[in-house]
Amino acid sequence: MSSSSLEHKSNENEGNNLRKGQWTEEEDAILAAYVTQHGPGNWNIVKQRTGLLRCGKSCRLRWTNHLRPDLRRGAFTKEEQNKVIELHAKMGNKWAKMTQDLPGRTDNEIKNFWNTRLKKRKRIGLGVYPDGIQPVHDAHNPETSLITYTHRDSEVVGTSSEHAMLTQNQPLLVPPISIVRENMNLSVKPEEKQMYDVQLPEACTSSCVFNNSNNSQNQPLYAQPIFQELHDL
DNA sequence: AACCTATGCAACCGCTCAGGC
DNA sequence: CGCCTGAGCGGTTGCATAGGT
Repeated sequence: MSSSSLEHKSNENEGNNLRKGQWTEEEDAILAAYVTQHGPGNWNIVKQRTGLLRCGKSCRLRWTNHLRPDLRRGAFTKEEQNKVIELHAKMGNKWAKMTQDLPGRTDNEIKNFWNTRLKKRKRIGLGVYPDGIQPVHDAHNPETSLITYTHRDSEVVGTSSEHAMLTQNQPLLVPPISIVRENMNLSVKPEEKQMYDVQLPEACTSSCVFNNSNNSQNQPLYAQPIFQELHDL
């Protein structure tokens, strides 16, 4: 696209005289020079200091997603793709958090990759995750099912959000969480459905196996997710 | 060649949160 | 405390382009 058409596309915001739309090379150069000299932050004064007709938000986004020198460009590698899937299963749509494990990638990139992947899989009738992975994540994410807990004495102790990756018919793995006790509704077979008291050690590490207190052999419980909306509890 | 559609990506918008006063 | 402001996050939108007809 020519710069003149870019000019045309990017609207002048009449009210506060701010530009919107695609950034030009000149704008990029001004912003990059400013941040190189002063460091990132104080985005709202960038406009005053540089004369850029862009709001602070826009400057921050442009720097974060395009101008930062440590950015990795190009398509996601297979390893990166697998990592995103793994991270999403663990934490849901926490794009910014995922960037900590995907150096050089931005939250926007990860989000776009995920949404594109999701669309593709839906189109061909596949689920969100590869076989064998059942996520535990956020109650507010309608795309996913929840592992939910039932609560004794109507006391809600906590939710499973961000806390566990559950693989069907595998021992339940629990990352560090602060919940001390929950009653957990596990279904092994429907007729055996019962309440289990779950005791978590104070400093629970990432491979804590729940034990059924009624289980004399002290074998790990094998859990299946109970699909139920949290707000229904 | 012209048009249409699908796709990917960049940017914006609205909301939340944290820090300062 | 409550308010204000700036920064950050996640969802959504809109544009450019590739591919198909």
